[in-house]
Amino acid sequence: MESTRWLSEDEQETWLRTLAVLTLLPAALDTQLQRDADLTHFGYGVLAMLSETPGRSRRMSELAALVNGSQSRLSHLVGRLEGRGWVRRERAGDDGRGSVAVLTDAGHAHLVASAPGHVAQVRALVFDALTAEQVAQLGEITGALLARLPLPGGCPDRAEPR
Amino acid sequence: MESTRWLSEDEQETWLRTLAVLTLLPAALDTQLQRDADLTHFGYGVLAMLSETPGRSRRMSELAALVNGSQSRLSHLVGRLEGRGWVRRERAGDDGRGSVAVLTDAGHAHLVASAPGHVAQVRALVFDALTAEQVAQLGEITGALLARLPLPGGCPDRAEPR
DNA sequence: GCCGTTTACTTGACGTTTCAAGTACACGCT
DNA sequence: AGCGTGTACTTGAAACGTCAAGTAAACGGC
Repeated sequence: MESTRWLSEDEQETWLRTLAVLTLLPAALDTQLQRDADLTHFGYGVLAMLSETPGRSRRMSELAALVNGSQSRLSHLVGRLEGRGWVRRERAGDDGRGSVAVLTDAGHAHLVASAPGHVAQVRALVFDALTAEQVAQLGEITGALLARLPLPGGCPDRAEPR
Repeated sequence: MESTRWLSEDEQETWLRTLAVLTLLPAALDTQLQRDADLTHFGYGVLAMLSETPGRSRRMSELAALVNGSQSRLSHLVGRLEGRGWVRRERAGDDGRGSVAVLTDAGHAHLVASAPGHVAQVRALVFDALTAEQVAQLGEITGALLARLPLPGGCPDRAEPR
């Protein structure tokens, strides 16, 4: 075993703040959406992804990847959304194993109704807080981070070497 | 009501990536800690905060603020940590209402044992993925975001104007 | 065409977090 | 001192997520 490279004082400071953002930003998004739209930030993402597709429908696995959630999590969530009449499940035509989630008219209406409030919140908490330059930097940084982040489901190839 | 300012295409792109990081980075931290230390990233933070205090103890409310969690969340967690013998609760001497969480020797030992792996993960996923310049930018950006983020518990003064 | 394997998704049990009450102490006014 | 209000924390129930197992259809070799 080799000796640990600890974080420098500056790094620790940066990391602490990053952690705080990682905690508080999703919480703030959830709070607004829960209050105004009876939705989780994750649930909103699912509806939004569906609405942007021709046919307003997606294979479950595709959808899970788009919103960075596990298949199981999505399955449970879609079950709940189905219960509220916002999404409907159909068996996939081309592949009988799979399901397709379809955004219903009611679901679309609900999304349309809640979108302005959510976008306003994202603007207020993120884009209004940063300069144009910082937004560009954030784009670069998140891109670099994503390149290293293991995708859920774990790709068989290029698995992390222990 | 006023018309919504939607996100530009670039903003949307940046936001999507940010959301992905917000989802995947905590998940990756949890995965490593769960596997190697039987701890949540949140639980690790609590132990770490305690270890950095003289007396290795903190008032519950203080601790909750430090790790950006609700009092209830912390109370449940400390209950579990107590069950494993890593933390002990004492009644506060100066104010009989409150509790003080104290890191036990076993808790400290466990933290020391799991720290290297966790730090290595943070390095691998964050600091090694970014240039020194980007790390500095990340510090600025998270600082700017934190300034706008509502702290949990919601401060009575300066509440968010609707 | 059959059979073992893989893929796509669902399900149920369990752990964690949140939300809303509940409890117990402290503070300030009279 | 006594009482109302606020504060610090705990608790229990419900919502949500994860993990492991289960089901069903597709694929691929023979």
